[in-house]
Amino acid sequence: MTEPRPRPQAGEVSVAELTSTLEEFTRMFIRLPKVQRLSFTTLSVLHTLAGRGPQRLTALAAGEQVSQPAITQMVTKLQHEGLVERRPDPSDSRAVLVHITPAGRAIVEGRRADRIAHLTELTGRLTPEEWAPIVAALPALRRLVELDRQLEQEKRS
Amino acid sequence: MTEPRPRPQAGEVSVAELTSTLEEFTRMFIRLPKVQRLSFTTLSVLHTLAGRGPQRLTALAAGEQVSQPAITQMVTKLQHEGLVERRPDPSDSRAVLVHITPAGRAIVEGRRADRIAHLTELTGRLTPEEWAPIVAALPALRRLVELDRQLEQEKRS
DNA sequence: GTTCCTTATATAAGTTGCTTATGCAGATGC
DNA sequence: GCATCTGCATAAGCAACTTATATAAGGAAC
Repeated sequence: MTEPRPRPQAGEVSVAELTSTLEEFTRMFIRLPKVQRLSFTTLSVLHTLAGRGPQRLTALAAGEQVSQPAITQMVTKLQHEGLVERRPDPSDSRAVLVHITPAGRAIVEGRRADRIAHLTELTGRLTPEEWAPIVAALPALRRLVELDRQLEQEKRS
Repeated sequence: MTEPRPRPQAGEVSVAELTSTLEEFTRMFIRLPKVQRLSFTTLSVLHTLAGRGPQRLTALAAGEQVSQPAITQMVTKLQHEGLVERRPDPSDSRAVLVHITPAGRAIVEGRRADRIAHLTELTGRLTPEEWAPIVAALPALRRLVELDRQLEQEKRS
């Protein structure tokens, strides 16, 4: 508690408020009608592949916090459904690069469309005075996500 | 990085950006070391009970988007672990009200503490110019969560 | 290049958490 | 008072995870 902090105490309170607000928000945001019998983790993998390009199985396992065999099994299933492809990694012949297919990308984009529709309905009920600060916070929120990835990189080394 | 001039329909673009930003944010936010063999849905139920008070099994099932037997089984397990209690509903003797115990609440608060620690580390790396807009957006974000609950109420009737 | 350790993936077997189907008891409507 | 609905429990099956282990390629050391 007496550890030196780069921020005065008021910031601490705000972080706590940010946390609980985001806990609520996250729960609302995740809750979506189940799509095509795909599990939560599966959808997250598709999202990762769509957003960050082809990945190794081990990278996916680490990112999703599940075991490597779980990813192997999931990718096998997704492959049979035509949502991803396994391709050899030219730089390492033990490894596999999982690529998303157009059909897989369509699922990710469909879900995003659902969320956009949902948020459009909600934000449409905000006054301009409420809406403006959310838009203003977007770059900083993206920066937080970026910092999180950096932090994880640092911890891995 | 060059933003177009603010136009009347600029909100549409912002909602899409908000959606993708929150998709990323959500994935970062959820990823937490596994606590005490409790599943994602289980933790969500504990969070609901801690935040909104005692609930019926059917209400929990609806809120978590899982089947009623799934909640019955989960609550039975949580009861044996001392994290929740089943009490009769005085207004309906078929029904059960699930109450969270102090031990259950401790788990929810522990996870919040972990998230606060994580976000404290991240936000500590932000400049004050980046941090301020996030704090400024908090009331509006809470308002969005509130609107979501209203909307769900309306749809239920 | 041979040996040894590490890394990337696959397979096997078991466990857990969900599902649908069904039953029962109390509430509700006429 | 009877029929129907609602809230919960139980049973059986399935899907998605787990740990343990196997296989094969990469990399370092000598």
